[in-house]
Amino acid sequence: MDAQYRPEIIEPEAQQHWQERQAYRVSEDDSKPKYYCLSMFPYPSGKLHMGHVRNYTIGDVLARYYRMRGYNVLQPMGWDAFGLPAENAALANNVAPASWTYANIDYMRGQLKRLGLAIDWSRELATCSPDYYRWEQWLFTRLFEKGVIYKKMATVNWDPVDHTVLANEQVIDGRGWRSGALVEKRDIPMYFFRITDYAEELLGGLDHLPGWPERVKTMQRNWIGKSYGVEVHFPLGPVHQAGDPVLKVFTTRADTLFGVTFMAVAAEHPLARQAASHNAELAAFIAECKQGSTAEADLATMEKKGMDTGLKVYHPFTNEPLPVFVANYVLMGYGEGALMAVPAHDERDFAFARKYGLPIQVVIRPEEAGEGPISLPFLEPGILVDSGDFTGRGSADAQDKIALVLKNLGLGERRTTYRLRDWGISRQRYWGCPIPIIHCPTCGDVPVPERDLPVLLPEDVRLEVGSPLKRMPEWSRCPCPKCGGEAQRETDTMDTFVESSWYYARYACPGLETGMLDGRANHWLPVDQYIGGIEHAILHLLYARFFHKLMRDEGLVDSDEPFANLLTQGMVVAETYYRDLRDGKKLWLNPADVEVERDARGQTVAARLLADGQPVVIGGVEKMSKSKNNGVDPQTLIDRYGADTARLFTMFAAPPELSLEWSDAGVEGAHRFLKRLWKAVYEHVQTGRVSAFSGGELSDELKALRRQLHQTIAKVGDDIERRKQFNTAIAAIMELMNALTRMESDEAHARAVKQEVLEAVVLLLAPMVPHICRALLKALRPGACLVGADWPRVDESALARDEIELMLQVNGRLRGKFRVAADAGKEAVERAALASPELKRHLDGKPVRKVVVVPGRLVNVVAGDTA
RNA sequence: GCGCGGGUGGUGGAACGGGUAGACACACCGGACUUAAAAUCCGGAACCUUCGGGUGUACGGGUUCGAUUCCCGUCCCGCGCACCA
Repeated sequence: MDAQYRPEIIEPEAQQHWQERQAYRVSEDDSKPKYYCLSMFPYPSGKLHMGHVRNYTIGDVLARYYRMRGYNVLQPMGWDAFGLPAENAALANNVAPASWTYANIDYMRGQLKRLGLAIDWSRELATCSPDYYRWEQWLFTRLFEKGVIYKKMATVNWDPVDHTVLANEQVIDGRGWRSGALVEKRDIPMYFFRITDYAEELLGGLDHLPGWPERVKTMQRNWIGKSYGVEVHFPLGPVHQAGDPVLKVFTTRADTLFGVTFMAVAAEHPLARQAASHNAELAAFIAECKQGSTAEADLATMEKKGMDTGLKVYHPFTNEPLPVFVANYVLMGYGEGALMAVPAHDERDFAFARKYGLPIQVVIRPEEAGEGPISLPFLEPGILVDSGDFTGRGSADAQDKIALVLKNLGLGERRTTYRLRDWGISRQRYWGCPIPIIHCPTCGDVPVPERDLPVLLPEDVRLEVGSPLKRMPEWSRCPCPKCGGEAQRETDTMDTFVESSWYYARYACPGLETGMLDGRANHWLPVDQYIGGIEHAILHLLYARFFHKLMRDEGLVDSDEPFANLLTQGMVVAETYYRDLRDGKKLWLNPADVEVERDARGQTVAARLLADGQPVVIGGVEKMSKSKNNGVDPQTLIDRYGADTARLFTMFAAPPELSLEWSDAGVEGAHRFLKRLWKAVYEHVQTGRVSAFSGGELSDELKALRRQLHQTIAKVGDDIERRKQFNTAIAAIMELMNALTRMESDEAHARAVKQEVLEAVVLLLAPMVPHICRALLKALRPGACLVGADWPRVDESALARDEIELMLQVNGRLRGKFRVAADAGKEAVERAALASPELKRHLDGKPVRKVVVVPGRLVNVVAGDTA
C-alpha cells in the first residue's frame, strides 16, 4: 500500500476494474429484492455542472448503499437530448443541432464515468435517437385515435419582426430576445393531451405517495386546483326564456351573487368581439390587450386595465342590468373566459372597481362584527346581508341554496372545476420529435400508420430563424395514408416534456425493437427512488405521473404511479463578484479568479482579482449561472482532487434538500479528511495484520470506542436509508475517526478493535467515496473486494451502558448535570435530581411546585410561589 | 400577483416525535515541528459580564414546566407559474 493518498492513480484503476467486470450491469433477478434508483437525466448542454455532480452523487450513494444491503440495484443514465439550446447553439456557431448534441453527449458521458458512478451503461438512451422517439410517435398515434389527444386553438407569443413563435424564456420585458420587437399574442392550432380527464386521479394519487415530500404534493394539489363552485348564467336580455343566449361564468363564491356589480370578459370573448365590431375605441383596446407575453407571471403582475363594452347582462335573481367590461386580466380558454365581479369580496375586483368608479356592494359580513364597519374587501365567509331571500344565511349554506334555486331557474348549477389545463404539446421548432400527423385536404388529420414510423427528423440541416422543417417541402410533402392524395406532414414537433415523461420506463427495456415497453418494465417499475431538482416539482413530475397512467391504460405497465419515493435536491449556489463598467453594466468575475481577505475573526472584508490584485465588489450568493459567471467547473475540481473529494464535499456541505454553497475551503477540508483516513489505515496496516475484534473482555476505553462504532453504524444506515441526510452520516463517521485517533494503545485487543473500526468506516464510507474505500478495503483485508461487500452489522451487545447522564433544569433553565444508572426508574431519577447540589443553590429557598421527569433526557424542577 | 419552501455563531450546517442550542467541518486565533514557509499535529472560541450570572435560533406576539421545533402576524430570501430544461 502506498504511503500517500493518490486519487489520480486509485480512481482510474477502480473505474477500469468496474468497467471490465461490468460490475453494475444488472438484469431481472427474482432471487433478490429490486431497487430502481433513478436520477433525472441531464440535458446535454456541453459539460457537467455542479448540480449534476450533486444529483448523481446522491443517486449513486443510494444505489451503492442498497447494493451493499443485498438489493438488485438498477441505476441507468441517458440524455434529455431535444430542446431549444441546441437550436441556439446552432444559430450561434453554425453547427447542426444534431452534431452539437451528439458531441456534447460524448464529452459528458466521459465526465460522468470519471465520477465513478455505479451505472449500468448498457441501458443508455438519448431521446433524440429514432429508436427512442419512434415509440413516442407510436403512442401518440394510438392516443390520437383514442381521443386522448385532440387539436384546438391556443395562444402563443409571436414575434412580429422575426415571424416566429417565441418561448416564454425568449420574451424579455415583453420583447423578442433577438428582434427586440414588442411581442404579440397569436392563436394557432395545437395538439393537446387531455390531462384534465385524469385530474381527479392525479389528485387522489397524491394521497398514496407517502414517499414524496409533503411540499411537492401540496404544490401539485394546488396546481391541479380542484374547486367546488357554481356555474352561473347571466341572461343577455331582460326577458329570459330557456335557450336564450347567456353569459356563463364560474364562481367558487356563489354566496356573493348579490354583490355582483359588473362583469368582466377576456379580449377574445365573443361578446367583446361583437361589441368591438361597431366601437373603434373598444377594438383598439382589444388590440392592445393582444400585446405582451402569455406567461402567467407577466399577466398577473401587469396593470389591470379594462373598458366598458356598453353591453348589459341581467342578474339571474334581481334582473338588474350589469355592465360588461373587457379586462386584460381575464383569460380566454381559462374557465369560461368571463367572470362575475364582486368588488366587496374579491381583491382584484375591488382594485378594478376603485380604478373605474364602479359600485361596491357589501353582501357578506363577519358573524361577530355586529353593525360596525368592516374593512374591504372582506374575503372570509360570513353571514349574508342585502341578499334577498338568502339574507341571514351562512356562506356555505347560502351557496347550496343559491345553486339549487339557479338550477330550478335553468340559470346555472353546481360544478367542480380544476385549475389544471389540458397539456398543449405542439412546438413550432425543429429540434424535437416530429408530430406523426399528416394533413390531408380530404381526410383531415391522419395519424401516420405504424408501418411508416418513425417519422424521421432530418439531422443535416442549416438553422436560421424559425424551423427548417417548415422550409423543406421535400420532407413535408407526402401521400395521404388514407386516400393516397397529396398531403402535408405536420411540421411542429413535440414539447420535450413528452420525452422526459416516459424515459424511466424505457430504461427497463434496453434494445427492444418491437415495442415501446415489454414485461421487463413491470419488473423494475415503479422507480424506488427518484432524485432531481425541486424546480421540477410540478410540471415534469406531473406530466410523468400522467404519462404513466396513459401507458397503464394502454396495457404497457401495470402500476399506477411511476415514482414511489422522491428526493428533491436544492440548488448549487456560489458567491458572485463583479466590477462596475463605464457603461453602467457589470463585469462578472469567476470565483476561481478571485481571492478573499478576512479580518482576525474570519469575517470576509474584501476581495481582489488574482490577475491584477485590484479590489472587486462582492455581489452575494446566487445560483450558479452563466449570466453571473459564478459557475465552478466540476472538471477542474475532479482533475485537482479526484472524484471522491468532489463527491464527499457535495454530500457533506449541506443536506440534499437545501441549497449547497460552493466553497473552495470546504473542498480542501473534504480532501484533508480523505488524506487522514488514508494515513490512519496505512499506519495501522504497517504494524502488521490483525483480525477484527471478535470477543473478549475490554477496557472501559475500548468498550466506549466499540459502543461509538456500533452507534455510528446504526446512525449512518438510518441517515442514508430513512433520513436521506448524508451530511450528518459523514459527520458521525468523522467523529468516530477523531475518537479512534485519540485511542493510542497498541496492545492486542486495541489493535483488534482498531481493525474493526477501520473496516467498518471503510464500508460505511463506500457509498460516498467508493474509489478510496476500494483501495483501503484491499489494504485492510487482502483479497477483499468492494463489489459485493456487505453493509456492516450493528453488534447490539456493544451498545449497552451502565450509567447515563441527565440534565437538571430549574424552571426550564439548564442548571446542572447528574448521573444515574441506565435502568433507573422515574422515582430514582427524581430522587437523584432533588439530591443534586446545584438544585439547592438555584432553588434559592423557593418551594418545589412540580417535578417533570423526561426519561433518558432531563429533570425539570418547577419552583416558586404558587401563583 | 398567485402557489410552495427557507431564515440558527465569522461561514456551511447539527439539534430526528416539544426536552443539553451550535455536533461535524470551514475560516480565524494560539502553540508544536521547521533556518523559513507549506504541509502535518495539538489547543481555543456564540455574545455580554461586576465572573454570581445574563442574553441569544429574522422580527413581534401566543400556547407550554420547557419552543430553533407548534400557532398567529410582519419582514427578507429562494423555487415554480403551463413554450428553459
